[in-house]
Order: sequence, then structure tokens, then C-alpha cells
Amino acid sequence: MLAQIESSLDQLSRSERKVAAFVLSDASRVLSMSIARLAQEADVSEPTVNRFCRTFSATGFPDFKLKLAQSLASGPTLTTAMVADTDAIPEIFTKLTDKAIRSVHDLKSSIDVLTLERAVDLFCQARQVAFFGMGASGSVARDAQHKFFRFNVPVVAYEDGLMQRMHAAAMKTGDLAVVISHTGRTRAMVEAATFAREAGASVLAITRSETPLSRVATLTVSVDVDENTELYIPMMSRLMQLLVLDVLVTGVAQKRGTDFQPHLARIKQALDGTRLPD
Amino acid sequence: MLAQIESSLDQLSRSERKVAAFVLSDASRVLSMSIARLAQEADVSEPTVNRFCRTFSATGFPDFKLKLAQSLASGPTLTTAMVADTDAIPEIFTKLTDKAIRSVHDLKSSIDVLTLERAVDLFCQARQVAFFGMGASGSVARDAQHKFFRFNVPVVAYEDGLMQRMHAAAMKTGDLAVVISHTGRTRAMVEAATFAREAGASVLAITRSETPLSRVATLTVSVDVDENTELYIPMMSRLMQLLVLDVLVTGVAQKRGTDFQPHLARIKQALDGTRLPD
DNA sequence: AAGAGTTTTTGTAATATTACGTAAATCTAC
DNA sequence: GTAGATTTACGTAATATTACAAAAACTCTT
Repeated sequence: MLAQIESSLDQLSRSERKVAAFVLSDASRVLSMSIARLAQEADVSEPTVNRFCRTFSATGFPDFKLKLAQSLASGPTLTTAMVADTDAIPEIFTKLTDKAIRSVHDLKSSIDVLTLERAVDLFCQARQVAFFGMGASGSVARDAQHKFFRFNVPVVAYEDGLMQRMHAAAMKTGDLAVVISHTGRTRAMVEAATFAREAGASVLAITRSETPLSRVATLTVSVDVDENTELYIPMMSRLMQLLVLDVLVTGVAQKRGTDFQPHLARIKQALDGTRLPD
Repeated sequence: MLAQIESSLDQLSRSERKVAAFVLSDASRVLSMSIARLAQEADVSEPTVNRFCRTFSATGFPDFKLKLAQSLASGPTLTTAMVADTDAIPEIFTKLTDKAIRSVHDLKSSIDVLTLERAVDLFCQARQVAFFGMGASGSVARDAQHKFFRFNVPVVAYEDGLMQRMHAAAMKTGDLAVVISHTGRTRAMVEAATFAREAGASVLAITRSETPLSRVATLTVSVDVDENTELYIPMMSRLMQLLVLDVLVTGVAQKRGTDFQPHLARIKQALDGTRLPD
């Protein structure tokens, strides 16, 4: 909303721009103002404010306030503020949590659901599954193994480049390789994916779109996170990769239905006794 | 907001409950209604609606609409909807992303910043750091190792219970053990923490509050996520653990300032050549 | 380049809508 | 049956919207 106002600033008339300026400068205060008050503070007449509201697809001033409130709530800090050198822990915390929320939002709107469905199909059809990831994505692969292991399908995870190559080369048709990489440009990962493809296996890539890795994969779930990984440690991208895998594992669990329930029960039992009472 | 209304349903009078029922049944429609209209549809008088609004810390009906709009925007599905058996992939995706956003929100409001600062101090003072985690938290520990490894401090991660015990017992004053567990009740983790404490090391727990693990730890960063891990795979709790660690690693990086920049540069260089061009 | 005509923008004033406070009426419980 | 709370009816105040007219900006002609 605020971004929308900002971008259409030059299409507004002089007086309406005064209103826009005020809204942009202190949006949250507008929520508790009457139209008369806002008109006064922005130094325009009330109908001007009303007209301003209508230009942003609101039926009137109250409706505008509603829409504004919604957009303020959904994007805590619309400015994708980077952590600055001078920030103390409270600021860092706020910025990172806000960024996390934004990232999830972005993921939500950018991901193609059809691709997710096809990915779930790949999992369901696979005779065995191997997760490949290096560096930060290595722990994601490890995590994925933990999750998918609960289905009754052989599943492994490799962080080791050599093991990845060996396993990939030994794969067969009906096997699935899930290759996880944030950059999509890690040579070892692209090579492992290529080996797997050549061996006849399906390759599911979880990476940025339009990368060398996505090009060799059978199917790519695109996780595009606006994050400068050249300078910073990948944080959000890894959270999003995990979230995508959570969705996939839940989807597979759904599709498999109840046929592996006994298997789950046995796993639960094995955990008994490893935990203390509260 | 909706949750708040739901929970205080029994403290409302009969007529107010009628209003509550209507709001809960179709919250988004309320936004476009006048108080008269709502009163009519809920079959009560206007002042009743007004009183109802005041009950939820709003100055009146318009203010209530504003607050409702905000809460609707921030949590698209406020009903912490569990994934149902009949859900298809699109629903699963929406529900999980919504839940992720909610979880981050909750974390944001529940975490004590002072604790975070003390945790950062622990890291800065540590001569060496060890991360312990098992099962799903194992990959979190692994990931943490990756991140903290970039500082010039010896750091290890163990998923293996035996190795954890051995390492914990061998720790010294000035060392830091970071123990990660969602339940806070995993016996092996509590034991490892106890060993480390007895050996004179500091123990930072990343777990639920008020658990056996948090009680033996020097400091606990509480990550309370409403998630039924008895039945489901821990997903959100693990995302939140990672987020907390992201905040900590960023905080440490900040505090350390520039003194380890050359170290970082060397790491970057080592990555050169492992990546392909776009 | 200046001025009349046209369009756009803005403000004034009237009107309609909406919400709130008060006090009476109803209901509930003892 | 009465004290208490709860609800409603009514009137008033505030708030927003519409219609209209004045002003400003723009355009085209001379």
C-alpha cells in the first residue's frame, strides 16, 4: 500500500500529493485520525482527502484506513532493512524476524503450486531418495533425511562431495536425487545432479530459478530469496528451503495416507524412554 | 484478535456472544459493515455492539474494525489450522506458510531480548564452543557449527550421544556448550548439559521454557512454539531455533567488529572456484 | 507572447451517514 | 418481588460524502 502510494506520487495532483506525503511520513498515526483532522494537518480540504482515498481503490476514507491498517500489519518493516554495523541486539532481532516474515510472504506468493505437486509426485514414485547439499545446504539435506526417513523408503543424505558423486553415478531409473543449493552454482552440486540424470534418476532441485543447477534438474522448486550471500551467511534462504521441504514432506505424508501408520508407530515407540518427564 | 475473542467467549453476556459469534463466523465481512448493519445481522442493538468492541480494548466500533483488519492481515488463517487429512498441496502450502509467519510473530513477542544479549556475551567470552543436538535438532546443531565456524573460535557439533557425553565431560571453565532440544526432555541432552556444567563450562540451552534442560542450563533462550511434536514432525520449532541462532551469530559478528575480517576473507577465497558462473 | 476558452483541480457548503451517550425498559437471579 | 445487571430506544454529536461553484492550470488562437 505505502509502496503503491509512493510509486504513484507523480500521478497525483499537488494537493493530493500533500496528503500522500503526510500518509507516508506517519502512516500509523493516520489510523487514529478523522478525515477532518487529516485534512487540517495536511493543509487541504476534506473532499481532497476523500478523493485521494478513492484513487487507491477505496470506497472512502474509512475504507482507506482499513486497507492501510492491513498493509501496515502484514509488512512490519517494508524497508527490507539490512542489519547495520551500529545495531544492537534488539534491532538485530527485530530486523531478522521481520525479514523472516517477509521472506515467507515472498515465498508464498512466488512459488508455483503445480511444481510442488509434481515434486510430491516425484517423492511418491521414488524407489529410493538421496539428498545432496553442501555447506549451509548440507544441514538442510541432513534435516530432510530425518523427515523423509519416516516413510518406508530408503533415504540417504550426503554432504561429502565424493560420496555424492559416487552415489549419483550408481543411481537408477526410479530413484530420486534431491539437490539443495542456494546459489545453484556450486560446481560439485551441478555435477552430482548431472551424474544422477545420466544414470537415469530423477533430479529435484531446490534452488534459485534460472541457475546452472535448475537447468540440469528434472524439476526445480524455485526458492528465490533476496539475500546477499556473497557478503552474508545465507540465513533466510536456508529457512525457506526447510519450509519448502516441510511442505513436501507433509504433502507426501498426505498422499501416502494411512498405509505407513504402523511404521510411524514403531518409530514413536523407539523414542520412548529417551525422554524425561516435565 | 479472533483467538482472543474466542477465548473470552464465556466471559461475555448473551447478546455480546451473538456479536462474537457473528464476527468469528465472517470476520472479513465485518470490515465492510456499519455498526447498525452488524447489530441488525447479529440481532442485537447498536450499543451492544459498541460495548462488545470496548471489551477488546478498542475505543469504539471503527477502532475495532481497524484492529480486526490488522490482525486479519497479519495472520491470514488465524485459526492455527492444523493440516487436515483432506487437504491438497495448495492448502498444505498455505497453512504451513501461515503457520510459519505466526510462529515468527509469536517468537518475536515472546523472546526476552536481555537473554539474547547475555547469550551473545557467552559466545564472545567462550574459548571454544560445542553444539549438541539430536534428531531434528541435530541438523540445527550442524548448521550452527557452520555459522559460528566463521569466527576464529574452535567450534564443533555433535549429533552422537556418546561423543556429546565425552566432549561435555572434557570441557573446562571458559568453554561453552550450546544444547539444542525442542522438547527439553531428551535424556541424553540433559545429561550432556549436566556433564558440561559439572566440568565448569557454561551451558546455553535453546529449548522450551520450564523444562528439565532449561533447569540445568546456565542460560536458556526460550523458544516456545505451539506445535504438537508428539504427533507431528517438529517443523516450526526447528525453524525458530535456526532463527534464534541467526540472531545470535549476527549479534556476535557485530560485537566482534572488524577484528576477524581477514579470517572471513580467507574463507571467501577458499570458496572461489567451487562455483560456476550464472 | 497575451488573452479567451476549456479542462482540471480545489474548496465551500449542504446533506447523509454513522456512531455514541443517556436513560428507560427488560430480563435474570436470589 | 426486588436488586442487580443487561439490553434497547432514542436523541445527539461527530464524521464522511456529495453537489456545486470558484479558482487554477492548461491550451489554443491571434
